[in-house]
Amino acid sequence: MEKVYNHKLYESKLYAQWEQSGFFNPDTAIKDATPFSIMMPPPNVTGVLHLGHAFENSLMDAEARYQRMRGKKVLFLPGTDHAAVATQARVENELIKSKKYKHPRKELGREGLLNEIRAYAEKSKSTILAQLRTLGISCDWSRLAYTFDEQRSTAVNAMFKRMYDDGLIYRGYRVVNWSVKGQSTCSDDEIVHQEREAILYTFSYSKDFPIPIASSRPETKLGDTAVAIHPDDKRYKKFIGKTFIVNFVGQPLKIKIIADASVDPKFGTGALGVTPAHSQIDYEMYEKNPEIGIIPVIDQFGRMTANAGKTSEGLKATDIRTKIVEQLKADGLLVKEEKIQQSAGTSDRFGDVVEVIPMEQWFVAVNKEIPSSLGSQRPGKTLKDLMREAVTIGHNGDKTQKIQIVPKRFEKNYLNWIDHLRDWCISRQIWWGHRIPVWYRTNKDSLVTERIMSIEQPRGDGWTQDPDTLDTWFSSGMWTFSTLGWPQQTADLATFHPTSWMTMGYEILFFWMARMILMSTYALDQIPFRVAYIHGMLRDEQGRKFSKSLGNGIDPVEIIEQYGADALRFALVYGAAPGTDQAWTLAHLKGGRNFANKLWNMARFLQMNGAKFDAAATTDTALATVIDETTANFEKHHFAEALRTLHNYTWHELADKEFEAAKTDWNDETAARLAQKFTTLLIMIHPFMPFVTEAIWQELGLKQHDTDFLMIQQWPKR
RNA sequence: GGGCGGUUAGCUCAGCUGGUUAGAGCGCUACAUUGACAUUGUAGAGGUCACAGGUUCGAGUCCUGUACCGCCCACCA
Repeated sequence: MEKVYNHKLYESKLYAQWEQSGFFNPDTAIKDATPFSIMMPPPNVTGVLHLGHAFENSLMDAEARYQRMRGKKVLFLPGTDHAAVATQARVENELIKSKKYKHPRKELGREGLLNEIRAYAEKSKSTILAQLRTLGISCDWSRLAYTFDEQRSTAVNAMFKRMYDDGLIYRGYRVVNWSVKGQSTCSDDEIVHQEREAILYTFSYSKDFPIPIASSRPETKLGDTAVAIHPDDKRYKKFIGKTFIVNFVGQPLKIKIIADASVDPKFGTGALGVTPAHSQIDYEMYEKNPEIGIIPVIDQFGRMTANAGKTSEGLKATDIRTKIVEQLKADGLLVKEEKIQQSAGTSDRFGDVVEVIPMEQWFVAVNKEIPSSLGSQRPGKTLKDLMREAVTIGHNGDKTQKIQIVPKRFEKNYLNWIDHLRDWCISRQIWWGHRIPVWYRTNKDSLVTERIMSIEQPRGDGWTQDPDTLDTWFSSGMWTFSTLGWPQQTADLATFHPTSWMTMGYEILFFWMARMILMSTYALDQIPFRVAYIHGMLRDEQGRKFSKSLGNGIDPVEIIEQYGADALRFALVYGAAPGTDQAWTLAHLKGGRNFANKLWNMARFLQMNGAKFDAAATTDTALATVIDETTANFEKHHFAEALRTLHNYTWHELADKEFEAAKTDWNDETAARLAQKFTTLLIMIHPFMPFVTEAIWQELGLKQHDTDFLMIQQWPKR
């Protein structure tokens, strides 16, 4: 053995051996072993793996390797995510930046742009997969999945059909979040609220209208159809139910006074100009008072529509604001203008301030009763109910079908989010994604449009497919079972679902976890996973997020090159408490590298002194305690604690005390005892630092035959 | 506005259901050795566990409040 452990000599070689051995594949395990499954959260094909991915995968791989050593039939299934809007936005940006195209969609057309995105995605995908191997991730490559491959597309279509047939997917005209820049809808959770300064104008529509209102967007007031006041507001109570015809900067409006408890009498003038077409809350008032009507005045390009009047039509909404304000001033109608801090919803992918616009889109109804197509398990329940039950009383009230969220505090976050959930807009106007399996045909004479849900093009002439694609979370919501062959009732599905353990960052709790629960409980009548382990985010040394714009990114592959995969994994796990952010620090990385080398040299010491490893030495109490603690910590998913225990004991007890003492009192008995202790620890450290431990195992000659890897040794019992 | 988290050694953080001298990594100081490992060893410095009350035989650990950081959600037009 070399004096110093050199990871470069072992890592790729060992990974190839493991992969070839077939032990990553659960089918190689003992037949009647208990199944244990982990679905890798599929990294987006928008780029390459960053430190956060390395972190998440280090945790999963520790769990997978631990369970494998405990004799389970472990499926750790790898995959990638096409990440619809994220990938398209990325590629479009790069195409524009490269100056090859100004408007990629226009210049390339649908197929042309898709080809560009596909090429980008494939390249990114292969990089990601190589990176996972470099990290030493013990996943089953034979079951590799991609959210946009053929099998997953089949599953998506099957799900769409099922929800469509159940009436849970519907086409509706409602207000949606619209990114003018991206020319697409986005769901409520794809909105990022940003604080910004705005001016709040207080004014009256006209001289003869009794109630002044306030708005930071006077141009939308051209679409007002009502004014809402609090039902108990004494100032305005007498007007409730009355309708006024007003002339607002030259545009006639019909305004009804309505009462709504959500209006805050203390804010502004205590009266809210209701714009059903361009505000979510106003739209809800319109739903309660449909007689007020809905008048869209802004179109999908952010320009004023004909409804806004001749003088405004075609102009940018933002441009006519100043005009309107000047007009109000001139007419003596402007009461006040004040600067306020306002949070504006922006598109998380395209970055522009989102417009609320009424449109025909596809939605998933979360508050609608699910027809009992699956039998009578859930009479009267809605998708929202299913999402809630899975973490409270268990799916269908079955305690064995209850998801355990670790740490528990995220339960509250999740439930709070569920309560506020509105119907989920699933159609997107971008091209990269699963196309909506619905076809339309318009009869030329009657102008009646037929619509059918079909995956294949229907027979007959004149059919065109819905141009929209599905929200990316529609397919990732199915990840725990689309990867197992659903809608086919495969053996894998029966064996590995519900999956045992899932990990994700808290930032996608709502995006992803909620959708997985929705899809799985609805379609399979099963929870998607038994445990959801929520990890924190990795931050830079100053506690900032890693981001492209800050340029503080760290390439895991470079770290591995220099320090080794084990050192990186050690560093990432060592500082990780469940659900808590951690700052990335070189200190832990050095600690990891040093520990790998320490293990190496402990082995070397034993080897040089001719220690024999076949003696059945007994486990002393100190080691037994370590085994107990480590096992308990694994069971509680306290990975950092387990690693710390192992590290401390190995270094500061076994090496510093027992190895040192043995130097002056070396005999066969001592040698056997130390050897036995060391190999026991080697097994337990393996899930965290797979390469160096496996390398030592082999260097010590403990690999007795071709397939006798450390990775499949039995977890120690006391 | 609602909710959640953090405040422990110079830095990054552990400390799970309250129990003897509060821990780790890295850093620091002194010394040592090249006989497993300088990616080392030995010894050591360094903490009134944010603050104020309370519960308890006993609190970093539980309760109440305060301050300061941070995060998430939300329809203050």
